[in-house]
Amino acid sequence: MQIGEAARRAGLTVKTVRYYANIGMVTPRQDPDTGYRDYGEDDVAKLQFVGKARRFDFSVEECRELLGLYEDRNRPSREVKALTLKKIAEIDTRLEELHSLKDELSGLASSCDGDHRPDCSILNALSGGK
Amino acid sequence: MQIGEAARRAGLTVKTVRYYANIGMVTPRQDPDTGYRDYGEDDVAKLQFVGKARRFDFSVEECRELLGLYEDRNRPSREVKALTLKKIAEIDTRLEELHSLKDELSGLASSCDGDHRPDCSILNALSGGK
DNA sequence: GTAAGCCTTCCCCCAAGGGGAAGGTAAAGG
DNA sequence: CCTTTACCTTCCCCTTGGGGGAAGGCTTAC
Repeated sequence: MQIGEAARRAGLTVKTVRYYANIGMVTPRQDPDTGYRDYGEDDVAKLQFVGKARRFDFSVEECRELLGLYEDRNRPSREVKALTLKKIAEIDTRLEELHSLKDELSGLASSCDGDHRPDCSILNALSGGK
Repeated sequence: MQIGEAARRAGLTVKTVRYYANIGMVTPRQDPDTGYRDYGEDDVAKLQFVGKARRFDFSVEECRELLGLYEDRNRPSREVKALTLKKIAEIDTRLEELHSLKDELSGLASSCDGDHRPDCSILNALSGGK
């Protein structure tokens, strides 16, 4: 099938699918006549797989790795689990950062009157030392 | 003072400070003899301000806006507070996304044996429909 | 004399594609 | 047969926020 339908069926944009072909992640056959990319069912499955992994915040490189494991019918599930746990740890780190960021900003916001007057404790804090 | 010392005192890299000069955010005087950028105390204060706002996850454009408000001794604190609340809302959105992402990934990880065998519920889930 | 330590501009690089131009191809309609 | 429409192709620039490094210029110190 052509790239448009493959993209539609994978829930991705044509640009994205073409990008994945360019970086060698999901490489369809090429029609020698038209030069058009020709996607098979297996390609669509891979595109869906990658799309889903991307939505889980795996980077493109991690997706490539997962795809390799996915295609290797003999890999130990240990490797996949390790990748997943690493991703969870990353998310935890980012969650903590965002939480403390939010706490600080909330503190600033609540100390600011937010009226027509120019005095603003938020700006004071931002311009304060450290 | 020269850019190196200004950067040191603001806790930024020289590259970053030069970048802020290029995009017109913190624009020092220029020594006509040497062509060197010449930073004053006020510039360093602005650099510190921006550095701090960046650490609070404000984008460069938002920093520019905050800096404008910071320099306008007559602006209503309302505007600054609005920007801060908007940023808090963005952080909340991202927190929710990351939380649900983590929940899903945790579910997958706990259902995967993570041993030497090839069967892996994580990959099964990623390759599953939708 | 030259090495060290500043500074300058200039250009390419990252992630993960998006936007759009210029041009080829296939099928349907008049 | 011609044209419109809807595909497809490659190519190049744009995004965020700078990082890395080249090539060149200056003082100052040894």
